[in-house]
Amino acid sequence: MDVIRSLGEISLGSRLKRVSDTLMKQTQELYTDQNIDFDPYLFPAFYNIVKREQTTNNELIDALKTSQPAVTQTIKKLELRGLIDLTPDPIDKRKKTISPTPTGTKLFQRLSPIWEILDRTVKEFTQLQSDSLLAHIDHFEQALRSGALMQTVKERIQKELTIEIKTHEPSLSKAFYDLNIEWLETYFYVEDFDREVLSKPQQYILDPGGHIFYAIEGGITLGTVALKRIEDNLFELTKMAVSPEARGKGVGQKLMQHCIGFAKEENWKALLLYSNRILENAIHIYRKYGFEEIPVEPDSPYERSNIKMYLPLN
Amino acid sequence: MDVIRSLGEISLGSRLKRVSDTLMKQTQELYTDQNIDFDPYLFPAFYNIVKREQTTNNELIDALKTSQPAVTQTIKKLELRGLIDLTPDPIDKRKKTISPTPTGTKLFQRLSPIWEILDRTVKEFTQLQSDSLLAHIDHFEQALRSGALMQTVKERIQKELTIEIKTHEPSLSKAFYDLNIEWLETYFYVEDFDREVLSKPQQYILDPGGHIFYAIEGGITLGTVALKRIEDNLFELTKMAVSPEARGKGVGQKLMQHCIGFAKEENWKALLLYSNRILENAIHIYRKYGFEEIPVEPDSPYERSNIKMYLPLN
DNA sequence: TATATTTGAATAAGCACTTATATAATTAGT
DNA sequence: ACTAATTATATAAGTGCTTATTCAAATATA
Repeated sequence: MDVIRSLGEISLGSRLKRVSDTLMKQTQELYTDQNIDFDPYLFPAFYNIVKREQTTNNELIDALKTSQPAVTQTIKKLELRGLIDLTPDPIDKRKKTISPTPTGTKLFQRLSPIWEILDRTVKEFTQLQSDSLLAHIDHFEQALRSGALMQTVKERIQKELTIEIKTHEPSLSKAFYDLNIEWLETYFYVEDFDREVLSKPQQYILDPGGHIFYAIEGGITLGTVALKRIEDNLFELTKMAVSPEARGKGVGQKLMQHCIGFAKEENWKALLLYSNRILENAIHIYRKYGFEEIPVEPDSPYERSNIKMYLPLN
Repeated sequence: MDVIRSLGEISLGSRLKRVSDTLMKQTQELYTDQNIDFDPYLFPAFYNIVKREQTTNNELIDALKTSQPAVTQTIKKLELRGLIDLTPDPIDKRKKTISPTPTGTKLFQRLSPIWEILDRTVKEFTQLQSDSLLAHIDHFEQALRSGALMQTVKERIQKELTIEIKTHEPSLSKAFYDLNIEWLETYFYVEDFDREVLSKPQQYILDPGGHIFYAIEGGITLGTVALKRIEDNLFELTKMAVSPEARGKGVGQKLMQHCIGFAKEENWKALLLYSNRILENAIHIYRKYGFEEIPVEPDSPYERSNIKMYLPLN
């Protein structure tokens, strides 16, 4: 009998485990890197629970194809992390209903775009023209060990998911108009003068010494804000608008932070803004950043405003 | 942002681990089935140790691409099973030299043909025309879960590795000749009369009332033996030969067992045989099966023999 | 030459699974 | 209707890995 030569397929079990371990570890590192408190091995269970909105232990056992204790242990960990709720079934007291908590749903939303990138990148890196599973595993392990895969993932997260602040340029005028019109239509109404101002930012904001900033993620403009000159070192924060799809991602806060930082660098005395008390969330955020309510002057320039706020700087 | 649809690649880590676990478990069951005391997860280390004949801890860490404690723990288990020897390095007292024990080498030889089949079958079952790793994994997991893979492995082991004993038929005459000539050339010399007898088994063995048996594995004739009629219920065990490639696999013993069983069923009085004292191993086996030395008659028919043995039956 | 650093191996503790078993609550069988 | 069987979940113990740490021997450095 011939001496065995390669036997690559025999050690497939060990190989698969090794690759799995490496992938899990690198994904864990990715989460840590992104300041997200999550474990890759929780993914299948967590994903199923959030997707189904409400599920049972048995459904999970079936979906994950693992043992019952594995599911019990995993959901226990998810519960400890406050990501899911376990409520006893009122009819059958043995059963438990599993559903995501608001925290869980929020984390899911935060993770989703990262998962999408991870998924897409892994798909790309695991594409290989070969009919041998072992060749595929070799190829994938190489991509993992070299760090090429996770580097690409990180680059893409950086590029696609990092909100960066840009200053005005003509090509962004349309976004400035669209975002603000959408905002006005949602919360108030659009008047002709609004259209006039928003369509001519150069004339109404910039030429008088003001500034416009944009929050951009992966080439998409998610929000905008303007700083209108009142005096040489007193500016009004205005025309803040965030696209509906991007709300809840902290875009407004990013713009606010940028404005305050900018104002401090310019050594301005203070910022002020006009708003309306019905916009509770917005006002809450203004307060969070230090704005304090001051009386609205009788000859307020804005009909829609019923609150004026002031942030002294330096 | 679009809701995530499939995300198959994200759970690749969990999938790979699951497939690995299933494969390991099924391989473990295969070993148990074959009455072999071995663990699949020991394979990579064990294979490397036997192949290199002599290794160090560090070489293994490098080859297996696992952590140092994993290697230490694995070799400890291999040592406990008596498959390897750990001898301290005389020069550098920190080091240990790892080498297979005779038991280990023997087990390796026993496992090799099974590994070859396992390897070949896994290779077959994992062949798929697709450029997606996930599709390959799906396909492989299906083969595992359905049990198709291991069933094929078992069938092949049954077919290829089971030594079966066949009685003479004309198509086997060439094997009878070749095996015996090879044996004579190795241990003695070939005379014209040998060629005459061996090329005409029908005339010299069967027609006088004798029998010829063959040990066949996977279509290959590994050994042969003849029972020559002396009296109606006294037969001589002769012309036993095992092919060089098959030595050490117990082929001779299988043939011997068959002859003794056959003789008992035929209600023969006894078996006898002639041999030569230089064939120590052979004589040891004859004794093991109950043959006892008796005086050689002065007119012995065989020039090459200097020992005669006798096995009374029933 | 005495001390610090490096190296090879072992040990400890933890992790995510596994199987086996226990503990309830529910349903079925006579 | 009452016991037996089934079902849902939890717990215990074991397994093969991991990282962190320990220990001892060998080598480098001053």
